[in-house]
Amino acid sequence: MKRPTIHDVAAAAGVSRGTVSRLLNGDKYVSPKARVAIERAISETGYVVNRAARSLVTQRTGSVVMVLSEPQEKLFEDPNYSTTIRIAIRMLAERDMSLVMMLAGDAGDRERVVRYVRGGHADGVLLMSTHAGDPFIDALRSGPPAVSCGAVVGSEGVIPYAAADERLGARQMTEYFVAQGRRRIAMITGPMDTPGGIQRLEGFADVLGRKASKKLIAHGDWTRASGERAMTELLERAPDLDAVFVASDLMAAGALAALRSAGRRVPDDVAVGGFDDSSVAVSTHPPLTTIRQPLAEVAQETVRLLLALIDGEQNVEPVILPTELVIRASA
Amino acid sequence: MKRPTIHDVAAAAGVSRGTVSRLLNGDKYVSPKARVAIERAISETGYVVNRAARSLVTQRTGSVVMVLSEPQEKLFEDPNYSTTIRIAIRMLAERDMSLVMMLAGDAGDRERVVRYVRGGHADGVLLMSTHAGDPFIDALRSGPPAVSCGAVVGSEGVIPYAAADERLGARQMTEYFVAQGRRRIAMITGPMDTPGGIQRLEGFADVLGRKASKKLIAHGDWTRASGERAMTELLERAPDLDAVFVASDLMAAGALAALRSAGRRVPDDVAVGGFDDSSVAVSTHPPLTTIRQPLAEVAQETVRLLLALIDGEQNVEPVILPTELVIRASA
DNA sequence: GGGATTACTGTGCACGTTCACAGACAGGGA
DNA sequence: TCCCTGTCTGTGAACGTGCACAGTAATCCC
Repeated sequence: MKRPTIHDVAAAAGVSRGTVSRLLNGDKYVSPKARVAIERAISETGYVVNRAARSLVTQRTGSVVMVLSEPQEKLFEDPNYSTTIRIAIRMLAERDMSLVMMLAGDAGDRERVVRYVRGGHADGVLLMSTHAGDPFIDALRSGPPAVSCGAVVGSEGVIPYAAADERLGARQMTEYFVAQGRRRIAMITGPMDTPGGIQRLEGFADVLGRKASKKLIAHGDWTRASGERAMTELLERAPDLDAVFVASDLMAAGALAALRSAGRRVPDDVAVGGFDDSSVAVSTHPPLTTIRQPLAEVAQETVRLLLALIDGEQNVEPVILPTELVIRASA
Repeated sequence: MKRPTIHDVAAAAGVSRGTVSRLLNGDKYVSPKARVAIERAISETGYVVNRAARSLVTQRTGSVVMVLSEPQEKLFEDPNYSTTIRIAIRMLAERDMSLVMMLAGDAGDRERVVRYVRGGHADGVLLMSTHAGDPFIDALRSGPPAVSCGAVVGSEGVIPYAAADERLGARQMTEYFVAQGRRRIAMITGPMDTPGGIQRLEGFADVLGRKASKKLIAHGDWTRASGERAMTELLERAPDLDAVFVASDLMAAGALAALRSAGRRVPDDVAVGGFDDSSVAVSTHPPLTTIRQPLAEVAQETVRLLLALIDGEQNVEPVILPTELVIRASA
């Protein structure tokens, strides 16, 4: 049984294609009589528009493509992705648009994304955790609007984005340590080619100034193992530290393990602060004091930005949203 | 600047549309001379096929829609979703197909999914963690092929699926407890309208037989809090229990907290086993002995199933993959 | 040498929409 | 009465592709 077309609906309603099309697309010039007849015909025939045919003529696809950069550190990104995906789907659905997913892990993937976008298969591009200096960002500029969820290091000016105020979050945690009277505060950062890596360190330095010596800073790669390693390193370099701000909860879990092995009590001997307020934060022992990012709002604003651009808005500003200190037992 | 069409390519290569189309679609009857000319023309013009036009005539969309049921217990599903999404994207990309995401949280969402699928906007449907007796499963049957990642309770016969052998996993853990000489083994299950809820209990009962008394079984809803609650309940009902099999790592983390409050040592007084081998399993204290599910393989097989159906295969069998016991400190 | 086969190519049509245009009808003002 | 304006409707063309078909040229077999 063939799917009903707009012709079938028109015939059933006793009007022409044009009138049905006008109703479907919200044109005001449709008589009340025609309107009810068409609406009945649509529900009777079970008609649903053929998007392919529509986009052939409108040059629009009714879809947005979300591009996932896929680095090794999968674990870290997960909750972030999931929330964002859900919110994007929901917001797009309200406009009857759909979300297509693509990966940009290797060069082949990126090539495919560029072809897809250049080929006009999406009305907009939503970048997720794209890396610094990714060459394919340039390739995207000639196509439909693109935005990023989280800043794209090095391309903040060219790709609009919404993000949490990572720097503020780092300041909140560091100030909390200071207010508690901690004297030797160390930090474990993320990779320094990601916004989270860079800005959380900046916030830390904002508060501590000269006291943020190189000796008290170690780098991780967002993994649990790297957090453990970095903590061990810090304990060697500065055995007298009494607090450590770790740039992610997962790494903080690793740091906790290292501290336990070294026989330090948390928070008595060493206060530990995480970042993200992810699910690990509550399952560690002790539970982590951490920084909550407004993930849902960031996702929302990102999509809103993209939709505005698709609607033809010209100058959109990046959106930066505040973080929040969540106090638990570790500090 | 207009995007080049197949006409432009044909003109540039000095052949007709038909020949270009044949090359694009892998038809063998294209002369070597034409082939190179066309390939050059394609890369010179930067041509990429217009999917809308293609699907208008082929009646195929080149896309698969993944439908996410969105219950409250988001946290539990996340890692699962992320892996599956990635694998699906990757496998579909190999065939130049794309993945569209939809939500099926409330009735409105489901209505939208049905419309989308019925409207012929996808060549296949990939169901994720669909609930028992979901009415919209029937609505999907008249459309393109549908498969599920994980069994759909009550529809195992109608919706093909790939899944981990949950029952086996539960047996593995329970047998391990028995082998260790545990005598009073309790269980905290998941919701009894999910495959994980039902089958993990079945496996438990397989091993214990009559010894799996009602008194030793409590129910959770996959959340951490529910695990804690259920554990407290069990301790009241059966203070002498010496092991507990918890149907998810997250709930097990909750159970661990309850045991600690009650002053029981793990694993000395009570052995605790989880399920999933998720990221929480390694961040609890002590780390969880748990059951690893072959998530990636399940995802792969699910997609493979769907692609086979899309290719016209008729009788596909469900695929069930073995789980594995991962021994850590909690048992 | 003629017919059959094989390898390859070009052309018209259909897919289901939207959009621009033209036209019909009614009501109001001069 | 006539024209104008506003509301509503139908129609033809176009979007870019794949496919069936017809056609050509070369090769092969008897």
